[in-house]
Amino acid sequence: MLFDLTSLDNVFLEQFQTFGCVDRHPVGRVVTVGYYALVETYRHNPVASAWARRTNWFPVDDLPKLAFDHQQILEKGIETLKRSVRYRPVGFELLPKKFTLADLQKLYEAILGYKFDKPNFRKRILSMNLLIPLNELQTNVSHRPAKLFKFDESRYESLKKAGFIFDI
Amino acid sequence: MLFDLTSLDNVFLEQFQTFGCVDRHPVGRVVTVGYYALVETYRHNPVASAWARRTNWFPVDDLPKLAFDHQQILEKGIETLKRSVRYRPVGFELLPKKFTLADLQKLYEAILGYKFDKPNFRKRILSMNLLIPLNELQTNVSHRPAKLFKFDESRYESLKKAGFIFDI
DNA sequence: CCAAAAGTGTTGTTACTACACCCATGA
DNA sequence: TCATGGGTGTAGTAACAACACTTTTGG
Repeated sequence: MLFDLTSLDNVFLEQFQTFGCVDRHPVGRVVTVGYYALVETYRHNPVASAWARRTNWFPVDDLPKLAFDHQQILEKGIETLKRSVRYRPVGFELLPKKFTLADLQKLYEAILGYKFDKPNFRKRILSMNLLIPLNELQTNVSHRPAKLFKFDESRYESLKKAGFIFDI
Repeated sequence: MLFDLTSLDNVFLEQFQTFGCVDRHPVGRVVTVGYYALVETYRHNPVASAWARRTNWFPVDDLPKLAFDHQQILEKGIETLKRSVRYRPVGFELLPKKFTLADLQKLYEAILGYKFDKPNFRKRILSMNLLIPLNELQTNVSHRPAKLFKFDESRYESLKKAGFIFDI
């Protein structure tokens, strides 16, 4: 457990694996149930949040040395997230209620570690009809303001019941 | 734990989820780590195997009533298997070393619960170049005998390293 | 010969990639 | 009017589904 999450609510939490190898800890058999959480930094930043001031953040490619098998656990978690994000609309958990398509694209690129072609990414996302366009634009940007969207939760639920599989 | 697997070796075993809800068991908090195993019935049948004589088998759509949340656990396991079988060559674990393409197709249809088009299934599988055709045919069948194949483990490993994702 | 399942080829359609291009805003 | 990123259209190609067809065996 790297962080204490008990003081946060509305956090997306997903179990990925339980680790129970007999020799993974010097004191004997220790069983660890691995979870990852998606925390929106715009909601929980050091300025606004007491919780955030008590946590340490690292980019995944520049971590301090971790104890025991924690590096492996972390890698397994990231691997699971990468799979999840492609086949379930998990990414939206990390965005504000209203977001632009560019926000979404950047998020996917950050998690998966590769770039998407902008026109194709838009078409792909929009063709799923899972985003509701809002009559609202970005403000205070020094370029053409982007349209804001929100995720259509109820449509996703009914599509899923009909056998639809989200796929980016 | 429905079966004792300790007397079996070479069994494909995959963890799918850990269940630890406080109220899932009357005696208090019980944590269960869910695994599913793939057991080849042609190798472990009641006639040949003492282990098989001590186990009970049920079709998944005709199960006796299970205790506590075991029905849910089972469903989660099947769901995980269905996903696994599509994105990793897990299906081969259930086949003999040598098998026909029809065997493979029937296996996928049984696990996933829907039919594939034979010509397209073949093309899909063969285009991955993960099967090694053997110079051997089925015998004693009252129709044209099918060619036998084996799975190319080492090629799969090297493809995987190069970023390839198995997908049926 | 027939039945049954193996195995192949073709065609039409869809989906995807790789671009080039236009649009709206602030400075 | 320029820079910047938002947003659209299209052409070429690859992938796929549907289905007709041929082949090889046992009886």
